[in-house]
Order: sequence, then structure tokens, then C-alpha cells
Amino acid sequence: MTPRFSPAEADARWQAAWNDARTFVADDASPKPKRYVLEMFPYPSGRIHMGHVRNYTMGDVLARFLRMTGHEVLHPMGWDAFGMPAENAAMEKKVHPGQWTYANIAAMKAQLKRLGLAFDWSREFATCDPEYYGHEQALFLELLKGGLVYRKESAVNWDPVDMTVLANEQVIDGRGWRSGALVEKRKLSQWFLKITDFADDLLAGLGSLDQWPDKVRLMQENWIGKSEGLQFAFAPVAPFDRSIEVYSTRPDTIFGASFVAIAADHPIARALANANPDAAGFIELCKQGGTTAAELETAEKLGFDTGYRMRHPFDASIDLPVYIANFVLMDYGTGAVMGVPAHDQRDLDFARKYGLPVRRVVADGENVDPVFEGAEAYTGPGRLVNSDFLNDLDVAAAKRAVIERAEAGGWGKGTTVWRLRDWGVSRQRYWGTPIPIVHCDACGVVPVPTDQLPVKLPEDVSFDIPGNPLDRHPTWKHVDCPACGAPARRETDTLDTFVDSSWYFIRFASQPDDKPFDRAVAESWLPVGQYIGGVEHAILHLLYARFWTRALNHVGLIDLKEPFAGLFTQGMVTHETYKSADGRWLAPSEVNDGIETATGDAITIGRVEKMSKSKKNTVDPEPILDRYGADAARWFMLSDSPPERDLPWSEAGIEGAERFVKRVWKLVAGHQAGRTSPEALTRAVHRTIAGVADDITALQFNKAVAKLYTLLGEAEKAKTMSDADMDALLLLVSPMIPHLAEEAWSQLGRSGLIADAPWPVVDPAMLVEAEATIAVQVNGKLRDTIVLPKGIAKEDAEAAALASEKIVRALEGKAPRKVIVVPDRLVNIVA
RNA sequence: GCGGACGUGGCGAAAUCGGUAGACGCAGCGGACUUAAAAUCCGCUUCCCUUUGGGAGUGCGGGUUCAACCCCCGCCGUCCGUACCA
Repeated sequence: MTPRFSPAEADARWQAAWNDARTFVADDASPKPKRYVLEMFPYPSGRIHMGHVRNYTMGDVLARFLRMTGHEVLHPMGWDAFGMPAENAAMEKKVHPGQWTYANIAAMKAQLKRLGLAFDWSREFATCDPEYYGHEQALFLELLKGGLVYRKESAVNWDPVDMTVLANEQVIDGRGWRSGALVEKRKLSQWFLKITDFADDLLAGLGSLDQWPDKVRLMQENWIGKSEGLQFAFAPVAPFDRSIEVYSTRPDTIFGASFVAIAADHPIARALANANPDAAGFIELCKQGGTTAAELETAEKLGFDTGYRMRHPFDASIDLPVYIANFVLMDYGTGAVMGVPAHDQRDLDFARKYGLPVRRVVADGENVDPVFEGAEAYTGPGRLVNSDFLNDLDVAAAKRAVIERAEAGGWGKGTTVWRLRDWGVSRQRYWGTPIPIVHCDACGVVPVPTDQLPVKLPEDVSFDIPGNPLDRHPTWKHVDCPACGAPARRETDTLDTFVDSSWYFIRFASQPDDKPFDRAVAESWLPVGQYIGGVEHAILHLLYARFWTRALNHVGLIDLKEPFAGLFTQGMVTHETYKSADGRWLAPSEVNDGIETATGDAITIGRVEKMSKSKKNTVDPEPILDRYGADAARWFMLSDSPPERDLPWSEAGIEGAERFVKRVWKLVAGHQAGRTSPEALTRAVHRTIAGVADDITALQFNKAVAKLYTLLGEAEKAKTMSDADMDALLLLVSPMIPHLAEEAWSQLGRSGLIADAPWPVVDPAMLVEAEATIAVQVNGKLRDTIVLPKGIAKEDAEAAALASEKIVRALEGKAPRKVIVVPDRLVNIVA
């Protein structure tokens, strides 16, 4: 045995061995039970970061463990390779986006390989490969045929910096999710996917995802935003002559209505603005309001009385004034609401400001007073009061009654309104999947025939000026119509990159040349058993992928609705932040022992935060691998913090991990064949086999790590260890520190790769202990512990406890009034 | 505002069903080895009291129970998500 383990030499050697033996190549035809482990594939920025290391290490441990426990495991890796950064690089560095992207992929792949991840690299692809996006174009056309794609002129979110359209999901606080620029509204002809067709099913499906975090399910539920209510028309009071459609989830409170409010860009408001400068001024004022959370919270409810009056549908004697109000949104519901101040907080604020009636129509306990006094609207349950034919009904029954009358009278309809909008997928960018459509003056929209796919991106493009290079390319868009042969134009928009990531997991499972995937093979792997990634994709990617899978199911391409059976969202890797004496952020490498190395000045240590370039608190994985090796880095990523929580990176932490790796090697190097273990050690080994298996299955790697530390400590103390126990220990650590495990396995003369060895078998007899340490309490306070045979009778345990000297002393002569015995755990004497 | 998660030593954290709180790691302290240091190994390490020993202790205040980090009620704090959604 070599006295030292040298990762610098051994890591690469074992990585090559796995590669040569095709150890981690998944076999579609395997008779073993199949498992699909997937981590969210990375954007090829050029360098991996610690977040990648953590993410992929977790998936790797699970994948290796599942292989060891008899599964055929699919654990693939690829690249989410289209997107804006490549175009930005093209502009800044005068390099083609493709060249930049593929160079980045090569660099990142080399880095990932150094981690020794058990990936099936034979299935690797990048979404910017023409093969991949060609198949994506075929799928797009299938969805078009299936009626799930349409084109519509609509107001879209325009990002003026990236010069492209954004989906609703990609606008955060009114700003582009990538550029951070304030989003503008523009009218454009856009391609949409009918995600709203599946709104109900996407919502219902969340109920079946019991291996997803509740948090993510809730976020999706809120995003889909189902609400049920009544949409109805208010009739005008002459001389006004237009009715107003409103939507309300509380039609039961209709007798409490005291005004109608319309959005600033409601057609009636705009018509009025043309005639009335004051109204126009007010509308202008509304538009100035900010959209950030803070601004909205403090924004005052403002209204403009149009002078119009609407008739109450159940009481012709009530006229409701029509206001233009700044809190009503045109793009939700009908852009108009009925105001019921007593039972809606916004309406109440508004009514108090403009002196409108506030009438109670739902009883708050005993309080039925029609004059509502409070400052907080009552939104709880209760029976209806002051409401004519609704009186005494509860809220739900009253809703039904109003909807029924509205429908019978023909002036309203029970309606479900969704927050979810159809997914606009057109992007005015170059580096994305070309939308496979030709526009012909005679034939209109013509799909590119399947045998002409892929529609490839042209190589000769320039990024000298902003805008879409495809649109200004001299020849690319000029083609003949596939239907009639007349000169026509290609669609120059490309698909949102979230389309690319909506089906890559299917392509990983099956990748024939002639079609996007083979249905039977794909179905044999899917759904993904365990999907691991950041919670930042809780809505965008995870909702789109769920939709896309349903869409493929809908057009008959796959028998699958939910792509990801299990989801795990891991925490971030964080690090302390440092600031210099004059307030500059400092990188960890610029700091030594509280001093800025360059200047010798004392620094300020800030909070522990997510690693980010702007705060300079990143740690590059590559030098860590150089210095400590892959196993220590992997071990640290799994240690201490529960995987769903943030992991604070520290130099001391990685050194601790390295210490563990060295200790394991030392144990192996000192191992002598043919000896025996003390029974306690063998018991510990079996306890640990069972415990670590449970912990890995539950993705509680930190607990598995703790158990392995304990076992190692016991093995070190024992001084002598059987071959079987030695092997078991190596097998247990092998998913986490595979390079050392292989090296030890080989040097101990074991045959084959440890990666191919089965998980050790637990001997249940070894889990049964002969004795139990029993806590003895007096009045609930611990006074002694006694060791008794396991399964001892309650009376005997009680007698042994009462015989304890410490207990006699603690009782101070008092007689026990009651004794509680929990078998093999404790005796509590109440005196 | 609404929704959710969380709150345990100096730090990251364990505690499977209401049953010995703090496993394991980091940092720290003491010791061994060494000319010395590093590395390594051994020991200690929740806080308080003078000890054999005792007391307090899981954000705060109550409650249920023989027994509460765990269940209930009310607060406080931190983080995340989200929004004039009618």
C-alpha cells in the first residue's frame, strides 16, 4: 500500500478507468429496475461554480448509490446552450456565439470531469446542436398541428436593453429577469403556446406530486391563480349609454356595492380622456406609478369620478358612480370591478377617501349593523344581511344564488378566471431555435416541411448593431414558399430558451437520429425519479416543462403527464463577505487573517451571502480541486448543512473534509488482511450500512456523513478490523469519495471496480443490541442512567431504577407515587 | 398586506413516534511527538455555581403532560416567495 493518497495523480486515473469501462453508460435494454436521476443542466457560461459542484455531487451520490443497490441508472449531462450571454459576448468580443458557446462547453466539461461525476457522457448534447433544435422544431410543428400554438397580435413585454419580448414569468417587478431593464408594452405579432388549456390540469397535477417540496407546489398554485366568480354587466343610467363588464369573486356581496371602478386604460376611460382633459391628466398620473413592491404598498388609492352612473342589477333605485381608479388593472378579469367597501380592503380605503357609502352585507358574528364603522374590511365567513333575497344565506350559498339569477336573467355568468397567461415564445434574437415557419403573401403561415428540418441558423451574422441579426441578414429569410413556391419570408423570431429546457430530459432518455425520441424507450425511463436543482426555477422552467410534457401527451407523442416525480431544491453555497477600509468588496483571496493583503489595512467582515461576482465572495472550484482533490471537495459539499439549506463555504471546512479523506486512507493503508473485528465494530458497521442507506435515499447527506465519521472513529479505535468490515466501510464511502474508494479497493487487491460492487448487505442480527442504557428520571429530571438487558420486564426495570444509589438520594426519602416505564428507554419516578 | 419556511453551544448542525438535548464536523483550549514548526495522535469543550455534586438551558410568555426542541394559544425575530388578482 502506498502510504499516501494522492488525488492529483489518482483522480484522473480512476476517471479514465470509469470512462474506458463505460461504467456509467445507461443500458436501455437492461433487465434491472430503471431509475432516472437528473440535475438541472447548466448554462455554459465557461466556468463551473460551487453551486454546480454541490448540485452535481448530490445527484452523483444518489446515482452511484442506486447503481450499487441494483438499479440501472440514467444520469446524463448536457448543456442549456442558447441564450443572451452568447450574443453579448459576440458583441463585446467579436466572436461568433456558437464558437463562444462550444468553447465554454469544452472548458466546463473538463472541469466537471475532474469531479469524477458518474455521468453517462455518451448522451451529452447541447441545445444549440442543430440535431437537437431540429427535433425541437419538429415538436413545435406537432403542437401547431395539434392546435396548441397560435399567433396573435398582442401587447407584449418588451425589454429595451435585450431588445426582445419577455414572457410574463420573465418579468420581475416590472423589469426584465435578465437585463433588469424596465419593461415596456409593445404591440407585436407573437407565437403563443396554449398553456392555459392545461391550467386546470397543471393545478390538479400538483396534488399528485407528493415528492415535491410543498413550497414549490404552492408557488405554482399561486402562479396559476385560479379564481371563481361572476362576470356580469352593469347597465348604464342615461344619458350614459355603455354597459360595463365586471368580474367579482364575491358576487354574494353585490348589495354592498357602492361604486364601479375601471382601469386607467379601460376603453371607456380612454374614450372619456379624448373629450375630457382632466380625465386624460388623471390617466397619465396613474401610469406614472411605479410597479415595485414598495411603491405599490404605499401607493394611495386614487380615483377620478367620470360622472357616469350604473344601475344596480337587483335594485333599480341604486345608482353606482363610475370611477377611473389607479388600483384596477386592465389585464386581469375585465379591467373593471364593483366596489364593495365593507368587504374588501382596497374598496374600503377608496370609499373612505371619496366619501362613498360603506354598507355591511355579511354579518360579522352578531354584528349586522348596515353602517360599517371599522377601518378593516370584513372578509370572513358569515350569513348575509341587508341583502334582500340573499338574507340569511351563508357566503357560498349566496354566491350560488346570485350567479343563478344572473345567468337566468342573461346579464352575467359564473366564470373561472386564471392568472396564468398563454406562453409567448417569440424572441427577437439570433442565438435560439429558429421558429420553423414561412410567411407567404398568398398562403399565409406555412410550416416548414419536416424533411427540411432543421431550419439552421446562418453562420455569417454580425452583431455590430442592436436588434435581431436574423432579420437583417441579407439572404437567410428570403425563401420560396414551401406550399406554392412563390417568394416568401422566413420567420425571423427564435424560440424562448425555456422551450429548449422543456423537453431535454426526454431527449436524454432516448435520442434517435430520425425523430425527437423513441416513445417506448423514453417511457421506460421517465418520469425522472429524482430531479435536483435550484429553487429559482420553481415557476419558470418547472411549469413550462410540466406544460410541454402535457402538450406532447395531448398530441399523442408520449404517455406521460408529469415529467419529474421527485423534485429536490438544494440550497446555495454561501461565503462571508469582506470589505476594505475604504469600502471596496474584497475577494477571499485578497484577505488574510482580517487584513487586506495588498494594503495591510484591517477589513470588515460582512454577512454570509450567496456567492456572487458583485460581492466578490466567490470561490473558484478549480484551485480547490488542484489543492484538495475531488473527493475532499465532494465530501465538503455533503457535510454539515442539510442539502436544502445554504452551505457556508470555508477554508477550515474543506480542510476538515481533506482530513477525513486522509484518515480513511490511513485506515486502509494500515489494514492487515485476515484479522477480525471486535464485535462492537462489526455491529457499528451494520448499523451504519442501514443508516447511510436510509439517509442517502432521503437525500440527507449531512446525516450520512456524520454516521460515517462516527464509524471511522470506531474503526480507528479498534486497531484491528476484519476484511469484510474494511470492505463495507469502503463501499459505504464510495458514493461520496469514489476516487479514494477505487484506489483503496484496488490496492487491497479486490477485483473489479468498486463502482460496480454491490451495496453491502445488512445482517439484521447485528442490529439487535443485547443491552440498553436506560435513563432514570425523578419527576422528569434525569438523575441516573443504568444499563439493563434489552427487553427487560417493566417491573424489573422499575426495581433496578429504584435500587440506584443516586435515585435513592434524589428521592430524599419520599415514596414514589407513580412510576412510568418506557421499555428499553427510561424510567420516570414521580414522587 | 398575503403565503410559506425557519429560530437549538462561539459556528454548521443532530435528536426516526412526546422519552438521556447538543451526535458529527468546524473553531477553541490542554497534552504527546518534534531542536522548532507544520502535520499527526490523545483529552477537554452549552452556560452558571467553589467541589463530590447541584442549578439553568432549544427566540420570548403562557398551557397540556409523569415527561415538551417536538403538541396547543399568544407574541418577537430572520429568511424566502408574491401581489393593488377584484
